[in-house]
Amino acid sequence: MKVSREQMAENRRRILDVASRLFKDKGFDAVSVAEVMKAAGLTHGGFYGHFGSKDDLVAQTLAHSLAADSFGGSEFSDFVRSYLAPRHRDNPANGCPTAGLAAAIRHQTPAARAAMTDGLRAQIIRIEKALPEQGAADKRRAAIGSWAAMVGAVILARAVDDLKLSGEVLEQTRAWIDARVE
Amino acid sequence: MKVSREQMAENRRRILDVASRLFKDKGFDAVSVAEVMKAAGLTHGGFYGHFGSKDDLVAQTLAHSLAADSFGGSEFSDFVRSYLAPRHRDNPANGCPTAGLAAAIRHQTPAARAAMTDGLRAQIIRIEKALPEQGAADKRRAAIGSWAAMVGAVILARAVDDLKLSGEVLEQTRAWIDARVE
DNA sequence: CATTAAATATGATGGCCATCATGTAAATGT
DNA sequence: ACATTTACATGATGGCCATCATATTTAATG
Repeated sequence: MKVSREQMAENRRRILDVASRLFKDKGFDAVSVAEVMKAAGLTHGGFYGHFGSKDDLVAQTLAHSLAADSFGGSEFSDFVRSYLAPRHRDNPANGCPTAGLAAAIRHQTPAARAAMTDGLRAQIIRIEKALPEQGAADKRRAAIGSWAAMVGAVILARAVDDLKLSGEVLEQTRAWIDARVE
Repeated sequence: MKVSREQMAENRRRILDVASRLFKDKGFDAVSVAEVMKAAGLTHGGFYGHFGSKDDLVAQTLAHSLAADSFGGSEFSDFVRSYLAPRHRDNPANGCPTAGLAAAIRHQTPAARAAMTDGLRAQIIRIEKALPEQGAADKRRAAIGSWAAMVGAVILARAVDDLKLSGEVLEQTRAWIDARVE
C-alpha cells in the first residue's frame, strides 16, 4: 500500500537508523536486507524502492552515521574517558561507527570508502579543535595519534575474551593518551 | 587417493597458511571453504578430514598466525616504522593478523576469541620487552597504548580512500608514538 | 470522485555456500 | 603381497540471501 510522502521519508530514515545499529552490531555481511526491513517494521520487498542495492544501503548508512560521529562538544579528556569506557565497548550497536565498521570498509564499495574518508577527515578536525593549546602541527599529530589509539583500543577490547585484559586495554590507553595530551 | 603422513601434514599446513592470507585479504565471510582448498591445491571435499567446520578453520588459523604476530627482535622504533609503513598498509594478506582480523573476531566463535586473547597478551609482553627502560607500570602502559595506536592507525589508513590522508595517518601516528616512547 | 501514480507487500528465482555421502586409490602394517 | 585403513575427489543437498516480478492498496492530483 502506498503511504504518505512524510511516512515514506520517515520509513527511509528508520531504515537507515536501524541498519546503522544492525551493521554496527553484527557486521555488514551478517545482516540481511530482509532483517533490516523487518527491524524497520516493513517487508523486504519495498527495500528497492528506497535503495538501489544492499551496497547502496551500506554506503548511505555510513554517510548517515559518520556525520554524527562526534563527541557532544565536551572536554577532550571527558570524551576520551567515555569513548574508552566499558559501556561503549559493550554497546557496539549504539557506539561509534568508526570503531564498529572501519575495518570492514576495506571490503566495501568505493562509495562506502568515500563516506569513511569524509568521516575521518571531519573527526580529525573536531579533535584538533577540542585539543588543549599547542602548535598547529603538534595539534594535528596529537589528534590523529590519539584517535588511532582510541579506535584501536576499542577494537582490541572488543576482540578479547578476558574482561580483565579488555578493561586494561581501555584504561591504559586512556591514561596513555591523557598523559600525552595534557 | 590417500597420501603419505608427511604429505598430509604439509597439506594441513598449507591450508592454514593459505587461509591466513585469504582471510586477512578478504575477510572471513568473503572466503569460502572451497576457495581455501583450491588455493591450497586441493578440492573442497577433503576439507572436513582436516577441520571440523569453517569456524574451526577460522579459530585454528588465528592461533596459527597470531603465534607469529611479532617483530623480528628489532629495535622498537624500527618495528613501529615498518608497521606503520605504506607497504604494510597495502599488503594485508602478508601483514599483521591483528590489524587485518581483530575487528572481525567479535563475530566469531569463542575459540577464535580465545586465540585472539592469547595473541594480544603475548604481543603486549613482546612490546614491553622491546621498550626502552622505564618503570614497569609505565612500560605496560606504553606497550598497550602504542599497540592500540598502531593497530588503529593501520585500520584507519586501510579504510580510507585518499592516499594523502592515509599516509598522514600512518606517519603522524608513527611520530606521535615515537615522541612518547623515546 | 475518478484516475493515476507510487509505496509496500507477496511471492518467485537463481546463485552461492557449508556440509555431507559416497567413491577411489594409495599408503600402511602385518 | 594382502588387507585395511584413510586422505582426498566427485558429486549431491538444503538453506540463505540479494534481487526481481507482480499484486495491492492508498495517497496525490485535478
